Amino acid sequence: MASFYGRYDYTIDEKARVNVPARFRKAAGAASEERYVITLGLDQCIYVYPPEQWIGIEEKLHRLSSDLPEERFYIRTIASHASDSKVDAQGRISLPRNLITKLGIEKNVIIIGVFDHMEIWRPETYDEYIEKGPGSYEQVAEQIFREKPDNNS
Amino acid sequence: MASFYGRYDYTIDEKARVNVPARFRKAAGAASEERYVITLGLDQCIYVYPPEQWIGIEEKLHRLSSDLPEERFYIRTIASHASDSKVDAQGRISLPRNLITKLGIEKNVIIIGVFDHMEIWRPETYDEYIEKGPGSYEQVAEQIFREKPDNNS
DNA sequence: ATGCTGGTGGGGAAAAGTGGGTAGTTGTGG
DNA sequence: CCACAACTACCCACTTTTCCCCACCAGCAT
Repeated sequence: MASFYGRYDYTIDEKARVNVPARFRKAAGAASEERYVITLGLDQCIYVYPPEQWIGIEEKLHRLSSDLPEERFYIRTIASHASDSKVDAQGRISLPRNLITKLGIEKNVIIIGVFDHMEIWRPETYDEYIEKGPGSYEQVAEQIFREKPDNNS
Repeated sequence: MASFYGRYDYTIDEKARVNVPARFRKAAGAASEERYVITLGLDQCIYVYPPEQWIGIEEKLHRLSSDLPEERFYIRTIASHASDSKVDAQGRISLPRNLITKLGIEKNVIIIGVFDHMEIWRPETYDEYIEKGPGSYEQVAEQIFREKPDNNS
């Protein structure tokens, strides 16, 4: 499975295109040579999924019933924020304008790999997030690694 | 299968025509090059189905018993508001006047893809719907993106 | 040095979106 | 049965956006 990690600095041009890090392009499956699914992520960033990963999200949504008001709301919310973009010959994808303006992204972005997807951040937002996050790196690490979930299998 | 997602802003002209987003036209089957089925949707919007998907809806309605008043009402509501529209050379469909006036749609509409169908909303109605919904985008996204679907196969 | 890979920029053709004209069809009232 | 209005389908025209292609530069390895 695709596994993204690392942090990269890229620029967005006037046509709202960003380069997909070469590493990611290789790490992702063959299908990702073609297109990626882009959606609004958590904490003010953009999620970019290789198609194989996105299928999982979609299946999850399909299991929800559109007869129930609440689940209908979920489906609409997620579906309406997603879009997909073809990769051009240079390995770039173009981001939807509305996401860019919504997040206040201008010229530079930070792209980070988060295992099954990548994230595109406005640099200032990212710094702020790291700064103000739910605790320092050490605190969070401590909490996460302290007690292991009992996965005795 | 057809898979619609994303949010688009379009305009309706004096003849009550709207463009079907090009993405959707491609995503839908070949039959959808021809016509779409249009009906009144839930929460004050218009549902637009590619013919292949509509068949499923019809079957679902057939299975409902018409002994129960609620189900009878539901069936009648959908059936009476349904119509179909041919796609013109520019990729537009024309919406029934009664739906437009019923929903107070004027010039601008928002079209969202909801996997098996698309929805046409009056922008104000949509904003209100999102506003009043059972959670913010972040809350909903957290639910969906959090844990991976259990692919125990 | 030179060739390769990765990142950035931009021009131009093609497609998408919007508006409007007009002939044919339907439906209604006289 | 005819005249008229309303609606539909089809056609053409124009603007904007997208995307496909080419070009360049920088760094690294050969």
